[in-house]
Amino acid sequence: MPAGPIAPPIAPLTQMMAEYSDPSQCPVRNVLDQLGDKWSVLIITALAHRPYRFGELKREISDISQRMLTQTLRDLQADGLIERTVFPTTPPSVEYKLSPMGRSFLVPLSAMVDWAFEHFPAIREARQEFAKAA
Amino acid sequence: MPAGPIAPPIAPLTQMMAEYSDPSQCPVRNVLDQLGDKWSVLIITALAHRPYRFGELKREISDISQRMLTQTLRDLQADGLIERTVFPTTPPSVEYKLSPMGRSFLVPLSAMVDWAFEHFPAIREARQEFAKAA
DNA sequence: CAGCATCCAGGCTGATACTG
DNA sequence: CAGTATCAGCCTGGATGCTG
Repeated sequence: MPAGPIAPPIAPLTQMMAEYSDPSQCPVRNVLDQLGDKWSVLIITALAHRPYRFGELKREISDISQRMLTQTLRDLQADGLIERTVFPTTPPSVEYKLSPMGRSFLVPLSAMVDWAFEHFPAIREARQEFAKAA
Repeated sequence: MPAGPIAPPIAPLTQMMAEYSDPSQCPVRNVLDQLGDKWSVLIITALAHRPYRFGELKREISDISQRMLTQTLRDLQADGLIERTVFPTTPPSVEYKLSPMGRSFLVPLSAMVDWAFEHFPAIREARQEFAKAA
């Protein structure tokens, strides 16, 4: 069985495969479900720069609805990726920032982002080619 | 502006942010939309080992429906991540395998998988903590 | 064996209106 | 300012039955 160019990555992938049977128990499923949603990555990306208040985020990610912003922030907080701090001023102010774990997530995320930028032209070409063939 | 522990990743993330306005034009959106779906990663993972035939994949990923398998395979093929080869035997046989680009994708994917495995315990804890607080 | 067409339920998502 | 609540549309995704 020739190893091919990328032997190392396969080990964890195999492990994932073994554990996927119950999606709720699969670490990768759990992470990708979060990533896959429409807004998590954008929020994490914004928070990679600096802490934001709710309204600031709303403006930064202009086309997110208030509901989705609230919901996604809560989910990210529940997973421990971001920290929420309430300042009991009047009017109240709430700050969101990446937790240490959230910051550590930027590493694999940026690897994905790099790959996406590098290969997106090829993907676009492939899609056009595929559409033409059909 | 202190750089913090992970300065490098932020650059591409910023770039992503700048281009996200039109989701269909955002490389990251495009890639993550594919990743985010329920089956792509599992299929890519399976194909990381060796080429598979349709029925083999169906059995390997036992709880995928035929429809979703067909559809996901087609999407991945359209993006140029996998290659489809038809052997005109009777009965027909179709083989799926990762393209070179598909194999290159294993690198960032495995980074995500590694991160997921490493931090999943902490995420589970955070969720329980969060649920308790609420 | 591999794949398509149809039907259908459920969840995601946004718009809107209201609260502390 | 920072949310919550309710409602309605859409689209994903599964089950079933049929074709080459």
